[in-house]
Amino acid sequence: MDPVNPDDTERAPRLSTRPLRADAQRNRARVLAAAQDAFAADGLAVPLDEIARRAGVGAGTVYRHFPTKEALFEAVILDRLTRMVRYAQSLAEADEPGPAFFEMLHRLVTGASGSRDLADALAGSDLASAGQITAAKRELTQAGEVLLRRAQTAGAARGDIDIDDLMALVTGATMALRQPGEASRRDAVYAVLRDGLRPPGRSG
Amino acid sequence: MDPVNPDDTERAPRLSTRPLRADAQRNRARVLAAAQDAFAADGLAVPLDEIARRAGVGAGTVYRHFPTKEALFEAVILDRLTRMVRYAQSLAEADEPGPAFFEMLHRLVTGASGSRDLADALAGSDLASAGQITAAKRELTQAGEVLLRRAQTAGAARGDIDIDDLMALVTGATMALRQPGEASRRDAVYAVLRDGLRPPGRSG
Amino acid sequence: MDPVNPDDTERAPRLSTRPLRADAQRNRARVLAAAQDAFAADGLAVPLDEIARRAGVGAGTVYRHFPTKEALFEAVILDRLTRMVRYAQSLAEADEPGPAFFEMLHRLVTGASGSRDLADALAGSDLASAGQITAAKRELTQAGEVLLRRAQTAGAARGDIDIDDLMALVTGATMALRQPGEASRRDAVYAVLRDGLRPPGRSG
Amino acid sequence: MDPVNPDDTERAPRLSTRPLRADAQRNRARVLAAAQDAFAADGLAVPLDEIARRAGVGAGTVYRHFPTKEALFEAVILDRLTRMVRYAQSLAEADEPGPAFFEMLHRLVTGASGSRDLADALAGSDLASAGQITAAKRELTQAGEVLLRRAQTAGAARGDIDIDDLMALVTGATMALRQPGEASRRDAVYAVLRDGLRPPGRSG
DNA sequence: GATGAATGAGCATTCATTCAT
DNA sequence: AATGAATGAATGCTCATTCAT
Repeated sequence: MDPVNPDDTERAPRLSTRPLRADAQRNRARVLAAAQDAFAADGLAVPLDEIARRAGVGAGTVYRHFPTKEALFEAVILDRLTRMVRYAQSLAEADEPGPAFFEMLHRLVTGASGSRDLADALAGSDLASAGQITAAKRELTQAGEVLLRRAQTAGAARGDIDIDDLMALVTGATMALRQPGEASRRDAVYAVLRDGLRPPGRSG
Repeated sequence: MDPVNPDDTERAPRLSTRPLRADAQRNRARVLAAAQDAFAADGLAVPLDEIARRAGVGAGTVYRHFPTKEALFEAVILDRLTRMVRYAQSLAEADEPGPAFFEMLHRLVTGASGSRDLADALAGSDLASAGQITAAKRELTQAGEVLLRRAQTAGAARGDIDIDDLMALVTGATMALRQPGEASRRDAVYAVLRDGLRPPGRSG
Repeated sequence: MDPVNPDDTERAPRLSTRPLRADAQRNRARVLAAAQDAFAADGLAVPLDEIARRAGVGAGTVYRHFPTKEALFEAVILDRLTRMVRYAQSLAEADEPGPAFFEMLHRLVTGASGSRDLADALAGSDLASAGQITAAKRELTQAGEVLLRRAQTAGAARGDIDIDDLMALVTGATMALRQPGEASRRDAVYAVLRDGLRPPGRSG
Repeated sequence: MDPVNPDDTERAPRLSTRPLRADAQRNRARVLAAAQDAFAADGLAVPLDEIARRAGVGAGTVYRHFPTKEALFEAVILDRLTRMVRYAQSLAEADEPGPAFFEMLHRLVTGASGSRDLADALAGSDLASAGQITAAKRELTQAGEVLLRRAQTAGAARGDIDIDDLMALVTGATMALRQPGEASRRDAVYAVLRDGLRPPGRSG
């Protein structure tokens, strides 16, 4: 499974509620998938009717599953962030802190590129700052912090930056690469970040 | 004068036209200033009425000075880009290519941060791609290319990236730093980019 | 059925699409009816909100059924023109060319009077020249031409005018009679046109 | 002098007011001339700023001479109608009532063609129904009535129409010919009206 | 539950009219 | 008196959200 780009759809939690009927479940998944594509391509600007159309459902159905457009956006972003968090957590206990850290960096930079929505979310765009997203970002930050510290302790990453600096850098890279045409620059962008994050005086 | 962030308002050229009346001049400046603030804070999404309100004028007055909202956006961005271009060009013939290059990088990263509008423009946002902006971006790219090449030839910058990679990195940094709270990370972000752009194997 | 002035509402064709829901059908009809009245009274100048208000629906509903104000106007005019064309065509093979021609003339003059919208459309008003209307006007012209020629050949109509002259005359009569008070002059206006269109030297 | 299309500008009455300064007089004339052209070409739809621009004056100057746009329109139409009235009156005592009547008809039809404004005014368009215009139209009607009656009495015009029928016919012809391209149909349109207005049974 | 029609507030833009210069 | 800048109400259109079917 790609840790960042979802191919399968997250099962909705729906705590303390009867499980969705099979067709409702399917519609919810369709809407999420359509929203992922649409938001990734055009950001929040895409009309909700367009998402409904792509999902092959009526607008009302979207609203049955997500109370507002913003909530749908949140769900899409959360899905992505959650994957990232899991992946970061899975690397937290790797044997070699350096490679684990740079592996994570690489995934973030290359996995999020071309996704306007994620870029917006990471950058804290107005509409994307709602509760759960902030929480997920904090989780991601915490997981990343572990990786960063371990790499720093191991001498694999420069010591004069903190996790917030790193998140800013990752956010920037994500935004830089969110334009379709720019996706081809992934490797160069990653290379610069990677080398810039090494401890000073160390060869690449 | 800060080469990037305008504190004074560009005197409108108005080639071969009689100068604006004093009050019109003042209102034009007010509108531009309000637009700069508003666009920087919220990007193109700000309603034009909001800009007019902030400027203390009616909506019609904004349209007297700028034929469309997009034209106003263009004017704001062009002002900034033009400053950047001038600065880049002034560094093109510096004695030491390396410092000149990194000086430019530093200015771009620290000077443009916090401006959502500029970030949008550099990133080629849909609505911000109109004629003159594209031209100004090309100019900036060309001026930056000279600096980059000279630094690469002098062995001061890594050779495996091109100007478009660099612009992507700068754009990303700009966007990452556009949030108010993130402005304090400028130095760390710059440091990583600087070190990442040095030739491999060279000490910081 | 009056061939020109609609009392019943044209059943919307909606080729190869599922029929509209009952309520939507009703609203569409209401909008069309309100638009017919409003356009007939004031021409294209009526605000769309006014039409919506008269129809008892929101402005958005009008746009759901007709993508632009112009499209609504077109629909209204097309409805009328189509009736005219059908009627003209039904007369094209009448046994007696003269009476057929003058029958058509009478219908046009008396049936279209009082309709500012139709007058505008026939006169080629700027905004009313869109695609389908032009096509329908051409159809009407062609159908009228057959009637005119047959009448001319039969010696029932003067030979020194062509179909465009005739359309100009009809258009003029339509516009002249579009004022409420003027509708009573229909008969006199028709009589003058009729006699003026007879071959010279023939008694009335 | 053309009795209908003005080459010189009517001297403004300005009762019981000191005469206008020479430059004001000139500006008033310019505005009227520009308004005549503009209204004739595009009807009331032309923006007032456009008229001011064509006249080479500021918008404020137009308002100094005419309190509203409607008043300016009125002035333009009045100028035309007044000429028509004078011409009709000058024919009222001609030796031969028949030729005098048809001469007037010819002038009206050919002189007003291509003038959207006059067509609108004669047809009683909403904005063109203000006081003085109505009065002038009544004057024109009265003058025309004399000509019509004399012609009818002399057996030169059909007896079964009244002046209001005639005005409707003239209005219609004017509107039919108000489109630029239709002006070439003047002769045919006039011929039909002329022959249609002759007494029945009389040769052309 | 699903549908998609209806709503209505919001936005960019125009233009008649007023007023400071 | 003239100018033209400023005003602000009006208009066509979009779209998030609600609701009848």
